[in-house]
Amino acid sequence: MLIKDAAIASGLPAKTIRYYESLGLIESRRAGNGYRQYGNRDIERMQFLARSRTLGFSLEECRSLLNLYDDPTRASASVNALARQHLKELDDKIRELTAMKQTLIELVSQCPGDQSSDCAILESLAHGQTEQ
Amino acid sequence: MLIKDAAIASGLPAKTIRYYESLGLIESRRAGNGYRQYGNRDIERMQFLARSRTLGFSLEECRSLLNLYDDPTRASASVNALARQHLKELDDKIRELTAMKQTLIELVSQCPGDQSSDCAILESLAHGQTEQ
DNA sequence: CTTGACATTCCCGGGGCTGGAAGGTCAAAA
DNA sequence: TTTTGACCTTCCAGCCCCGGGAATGTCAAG
Repeated sequence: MLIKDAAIASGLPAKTIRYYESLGLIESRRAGNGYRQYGNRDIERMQFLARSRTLGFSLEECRSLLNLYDDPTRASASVNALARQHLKELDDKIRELTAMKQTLIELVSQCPGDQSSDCAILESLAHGQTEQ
Repeated sequence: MLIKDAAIASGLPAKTIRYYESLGLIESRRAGNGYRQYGNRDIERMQFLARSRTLGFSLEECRSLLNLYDDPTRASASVNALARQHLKELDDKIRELTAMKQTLIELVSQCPGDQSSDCAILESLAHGQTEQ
């Protein structure tokens, strides 16, 4: 299976597959002409990466997850800890974005949004109380 | 006022101030020795940028906001539209992260997190149903 | 024999900084 | 007076995660 079909099968763009290989997340054997060739195990690995990325794990976290996946002596506690850590980061990010959103909702509600130049949004950006 | 004090006064790191200047978001006059010098208006501009960034606006959006701020003939509708657009992007991002979080919470709850190697998280990453 | 669809490598950019190197300037201390 | 140390300057490079595009090679079909 060549890289384009592997891309289709895995959901990862061909460019991304090559990039992951350059990082050592994926291996490939080469045909006589130098073309990368992939089998079912490779596709599964790519899908693993694709799904991990969908959950927001960084590539380094994906590397750890793959290592754990490959290790039959792993303790699920290790995976659990990694996932909880990521969950915490997601939560922090969500909280940050939600704070932005709340502030912005308030400002938008105070801005007439018409042809006048008076604008609570610009006022607030210019003179304060954005923190909250 | 030299750049370090401007950084302290505005909350933007000195590096960031120079970077913003290279993007044309900030101007500076120079003293005889080539040092950047800032006045109150400059500091206010930096604070405007700092607060806009705190609300998650991109630097290009910040540029637009500054342009609107500088333009006495602006319509608050323009600012309002920009803010609503950003609000929508924030909302999309929050939704995406929340979906990740929900999936991950479920997976974590199914993973024993002990010394055993069985792990629902790795199972799911390896064999599917990560999407939702 | 040429076309067209693949494949390869390499280098660049983006967003928003941040760090570091190599050098200039200036006030205060030794 | 010299030297230290804290500033300042510019420029280059890297982070994360790719995506675009150039230049070139390979192969099956028309």
